[in-house]
Amino acid sequence: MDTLTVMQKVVPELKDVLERRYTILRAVRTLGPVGRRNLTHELGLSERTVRSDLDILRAQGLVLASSEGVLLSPEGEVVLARLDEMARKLHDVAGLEAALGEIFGLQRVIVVPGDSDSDPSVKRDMVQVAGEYLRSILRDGDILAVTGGTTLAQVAECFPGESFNRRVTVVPARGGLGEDIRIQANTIAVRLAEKLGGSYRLLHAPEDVLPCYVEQILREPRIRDVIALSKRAKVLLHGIGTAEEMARRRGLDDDTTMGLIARGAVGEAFGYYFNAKGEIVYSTSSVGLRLHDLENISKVVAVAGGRSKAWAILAVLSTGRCHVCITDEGAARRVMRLKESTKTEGGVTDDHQDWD
Amino acid sequence: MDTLTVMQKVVPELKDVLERRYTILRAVRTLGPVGRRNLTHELGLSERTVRSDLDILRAQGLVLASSEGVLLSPEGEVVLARLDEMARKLHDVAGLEAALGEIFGLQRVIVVPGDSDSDPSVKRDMVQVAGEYLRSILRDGDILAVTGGTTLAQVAECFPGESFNRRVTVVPARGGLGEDIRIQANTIAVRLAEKLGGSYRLLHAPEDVLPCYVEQILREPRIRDVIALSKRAKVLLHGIGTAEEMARRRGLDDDTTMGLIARGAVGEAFGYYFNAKGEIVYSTSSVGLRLHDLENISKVVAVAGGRSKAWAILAVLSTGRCHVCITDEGAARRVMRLKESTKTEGGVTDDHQDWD
DNA sequence: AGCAGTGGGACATTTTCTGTCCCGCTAGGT
DNA sequence: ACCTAGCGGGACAGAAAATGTCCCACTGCT
Repeated sequence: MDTLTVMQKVVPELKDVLERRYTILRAVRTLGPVGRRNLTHELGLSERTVRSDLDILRAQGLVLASSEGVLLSPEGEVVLARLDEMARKLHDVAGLEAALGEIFGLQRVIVVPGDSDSDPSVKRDMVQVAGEYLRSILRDGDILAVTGGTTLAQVAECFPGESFNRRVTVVPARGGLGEDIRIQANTIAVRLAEKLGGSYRLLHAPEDVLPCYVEQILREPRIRDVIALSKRAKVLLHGIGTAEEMARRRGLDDDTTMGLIARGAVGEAFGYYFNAKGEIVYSTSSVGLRLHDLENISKVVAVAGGRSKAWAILAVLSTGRCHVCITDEGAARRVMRLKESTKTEGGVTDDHQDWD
Repeated sequence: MDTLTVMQKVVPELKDVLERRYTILRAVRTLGPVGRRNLTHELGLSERTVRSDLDILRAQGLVLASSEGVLLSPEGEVVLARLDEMARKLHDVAGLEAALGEIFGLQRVIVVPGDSDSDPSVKRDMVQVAGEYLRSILRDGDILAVTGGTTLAQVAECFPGESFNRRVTVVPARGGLGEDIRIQANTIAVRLAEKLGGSYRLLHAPEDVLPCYVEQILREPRIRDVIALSKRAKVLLHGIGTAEEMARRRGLDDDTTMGLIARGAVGEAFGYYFNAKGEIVYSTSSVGLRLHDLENISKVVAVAGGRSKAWAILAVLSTGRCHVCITDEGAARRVMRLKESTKTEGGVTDDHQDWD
């Protein structure tokens, strides 16, 4: 019986407090020097609670308070790292990582404890470890291709560390999509390039262009160049979306959407819709990286979390095109269960409800 | 950094609660099925506190409540055993045991975490492990000799387990001493024999008889027999007293007491007063086991705890007559410090105050 | 039958926690 | 040089939890 288990048995009240402070510490780590109210708003806790906890953490020397906000002390970082370890052990994410890697033939899997769907702070963790992973693999002169999406946007936003300063070129792998500027591949490329201290290129083209115009657009030199660049990328960082959500975001009409669903589309990545087996069900006549271009990219990194995305992740990983997957525990566990089920009976009944 | 240390950093409030519940659990273990008020009185905590904690522990399935009181559940025993381990690790008592064993050439040392002086529950723990140790070494037909004292009385009182049922003979090693019937060697022998399921003999003689009568008393067949029996004991279980306390308990007059102190007497065991080097300073002209009789006893077991007894324990262990020592952390640590000091400078200045 | 000791209920009181202000300060932008 | 958004910290009333102290019905034992 584990030390932590024993504690929880003897002092069950501990759990709440420990988890709350762990969340606060993680938020402080990610959000750098941050104010009390900002944290409050970010974590959805009450101001007073956050304050009391911060007072205690400060008294314990884990966080430092300055005029620009609180931030982790060196000791706090050590303690937090140990808490991370403990959480990983408690949830056995290492086992999950190994299992997922085995099933989908991945080079590397990183699973963050928790579930982005029920706890927003988990998503911050996930995108931050994605950032750290990027830091660890990018070298001078590398080209990094990125797609759009809320997750990718957050990766760019929360990219950790100050001066990376490797001469990396960031290029969008896809054209523009939807109205929200914050989650465009272009915007993300810019933000990431800033954080990385590298340069970027923009893809001045919409993603969903009518087929007859595609060829014409591809003749544009500035567009052609950027696409050519993205095909030579060393790393592709892409998100994964559920088929429904992406269809909605692309503004597909109801008929097309129904058709997608009917053909079993559950996941989307870089313009392609896949069914649970990883087969292409539909692809946008799109401007940008094509699926077969991935063969020349040495690291295709998927980032997505939240148990609601499990089907989508299952679909995309099943393509066998990804090398690395960064996700969270909630998604990973459900992906595992789905994989088990589809293996034996080819389908799962009613797995769309949200368990706890 | 240890899991427990991390916890204490992040949730410092934990310590109080954890220690309190640990104490309660230990008390429940020792005092068997015990009522709430009884516990309250025993632990010096308020009734409501004990009650709230018990409610939680019961909800956690660690204790069971019946009409005769609360007692540990099987799971509770497991958890408590792990807590014991944790406490031992936290206080590094294993290191203390090894060090003490090395210094005084002991076969076996058992140190219980805590300090009997500041926490009465520690003494209960100590006497209980003493009981367990006894259980583990006594065999059919063995003779067990015991001395008097509050600690020994408690060993008898808290002797763990139901039916031991080994045919052990318990004999008092010393005659009567003082007025308090509960701490007489005779009484203790009876209680222990009951708990062990063995038989006992009584020594109907006072300990502090005038020298001229000693010989006469020793001619009494029933006394002579019992003493002869104690000399053939396999195990001698004895307490250790401070010189002052024992002098007072024996009702020695002020002159004698001052003389004892002047000659450096700090510790007492089975009627002998020792200085810090373990040399005999004074011995009562007593009826019972003599020091040289110990040579024929294969296990001489000393039981004493509380930092206030450190000098006394140091003295008695320094005689080299003991094989086993069962004590608590508070005493053990101070004994170590005293030993260090006396080794280098031959004395320690003002070590009688009680540090925390 | 009496009794000592048990757990559980109840309640007023105290202490702690919590939500919500305001305030003075500092840094960064204008 | 000023302005302002955001910072930590102080303050305080109301809510909630912990605490001390009863009483009560029950049970096992003498």
